[in-house]
Amino acid sequence: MTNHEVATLLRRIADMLDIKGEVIYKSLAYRKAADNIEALGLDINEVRRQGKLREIPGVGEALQKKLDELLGTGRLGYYEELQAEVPEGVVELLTIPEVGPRKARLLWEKLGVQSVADAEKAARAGKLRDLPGLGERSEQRILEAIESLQHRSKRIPLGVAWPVAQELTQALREQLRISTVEPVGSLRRMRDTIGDIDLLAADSRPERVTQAFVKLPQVAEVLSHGPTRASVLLHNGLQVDLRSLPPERYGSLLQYFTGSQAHNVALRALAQTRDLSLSEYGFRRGDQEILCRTEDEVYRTLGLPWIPPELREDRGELQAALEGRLPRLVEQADLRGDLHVHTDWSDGAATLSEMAAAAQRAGYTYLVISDHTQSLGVANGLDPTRLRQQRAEIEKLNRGFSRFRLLQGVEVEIRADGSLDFPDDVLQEIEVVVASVHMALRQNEEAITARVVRAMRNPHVDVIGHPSGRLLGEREASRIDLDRILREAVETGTILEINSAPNRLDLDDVHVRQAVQLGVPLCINSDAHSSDFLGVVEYGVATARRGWAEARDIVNTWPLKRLLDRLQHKRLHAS
DNA sequence: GCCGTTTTCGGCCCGACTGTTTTCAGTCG
Repeated sequence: MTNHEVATLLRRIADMLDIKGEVIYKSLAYRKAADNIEALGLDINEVRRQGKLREIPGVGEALQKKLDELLGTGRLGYYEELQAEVPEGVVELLTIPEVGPRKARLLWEKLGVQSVADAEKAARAGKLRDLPGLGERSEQRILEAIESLQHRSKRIPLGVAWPVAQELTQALREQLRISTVEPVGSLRRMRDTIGDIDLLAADSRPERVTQAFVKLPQVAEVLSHGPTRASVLLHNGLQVDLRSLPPERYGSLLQYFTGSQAHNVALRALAQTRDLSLSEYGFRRGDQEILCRTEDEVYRTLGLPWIPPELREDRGELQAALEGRLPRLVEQADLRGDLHVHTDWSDGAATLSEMAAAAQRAGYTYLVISDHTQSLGVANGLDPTRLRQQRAEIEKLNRGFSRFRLLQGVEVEIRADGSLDFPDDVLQEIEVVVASVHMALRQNEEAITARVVRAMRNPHVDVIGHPSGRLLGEREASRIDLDRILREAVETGTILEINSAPNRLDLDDVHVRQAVQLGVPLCINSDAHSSDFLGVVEYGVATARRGWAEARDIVNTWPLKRLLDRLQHKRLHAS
């Protein structure tokens, strides 16, 4: 079982315990363990083999035993007992907004509801309004929630949510002439996917902002609207929540609503050890209130340096802050070049010189052109003859540049049998070789991992492009064993890519963190197919930052000479 | 069920909003 599968099962147990009405701290413990297992960055099976399950935060004696049974036999007696008590369909009711464990249990016990479909039927028949604690309005809201469930997409890619949030905050800023309105939540933490868009505003008259917000032209439906909170559905189907409050507490609010929840819980626990109570409104010590206008003040009050939002996942950032060893995270301005872009020589839209111009506008000192190779027919991949023609063209352009250089690279296909699309004698003529998998992505774990490992062992292969092959919201990652790929990267000195394309973000943050810890060299590339996207690396930079990467971990922040020396080293060392 | 520079037992984050209540329970984040 994968970490994700184990985490999903633990969360399901937590749901069942909630429905049964167990003390909530029990389910809280299961969820916490699930979060930590998912964010572990290590294969849980491997952790078990080493007898280190107890070292996972949130795993105590009881959970260790259960994990042992689950991973050893593939089954868990405790879970099966729960299943006999709480029908699967009742757990499914929790996916309906408005329905939590109490209502799920009520519907099940009083009306025999055992699925979302049952719930919908009961609501339509007007049977919900007579239940204790419910009325006509609740019945209507539950019905609407079920309907919205049916056409609401799950999580939105960061690259979709970010521009929408920018557009809304910009509109409010202009309309109300206020400066403090900004995205918070997972969006500010730059997670690769976002649940809902959360915005926060500061104004001496908070209701002014919520009123303007619900009247924005992008709003299709107002879900709730109070003086300090409002929630809407946009025409494009996205849900946006806004909170507006007076400026004197903005720092506490910003900190609170940025989350993550796990980070905030840990922060509150820390506050308690300092005799302080922390809420979104500020600190309290007895009757005394301490207000924070800025986020910096919040952290300072606890004796901590300001922690970048990307790190706030309760993955050790508080400990690091306490010990003064927070990383100096990489920034977009650190990048000196891009190792992976396409031109009209394969499936890109722009010419070589247009891409070179865009790179100079982005402030880069070099650009590696890495077009597709011949096997990728749909992308008009290069054969050795056209590759050499392109090289002549690049050399010609380079004679016109003074403080900028184009390099010839290639994105060579790793074929289904694990061989590369060009023989070694062709590859050795190329300055930067990126090797990627685009075909036969459904192979089993062993096959697809072996393919990439074989590529990495080729001395001419410098970079592995988008290692997992995932497309956010469209396609799951391939079954590739990334733990093995990371180890192999250390062995062979191969660079792994953080692909910044908004629908990829591949490697993801968890594996970036692991790579950084292992000392695997990384690069942040746009994979741009047109000049407009060449400078769009903010999501890739964010992913690197979420993985605790510093500039030194990212090879395209290095001077070009140092980078080329490094590539040369692998080629000589291996041969 | 976890965890410990206040504890191996007794805590475990806190408040807005909504609806059905006339003081609160449930959900959500």
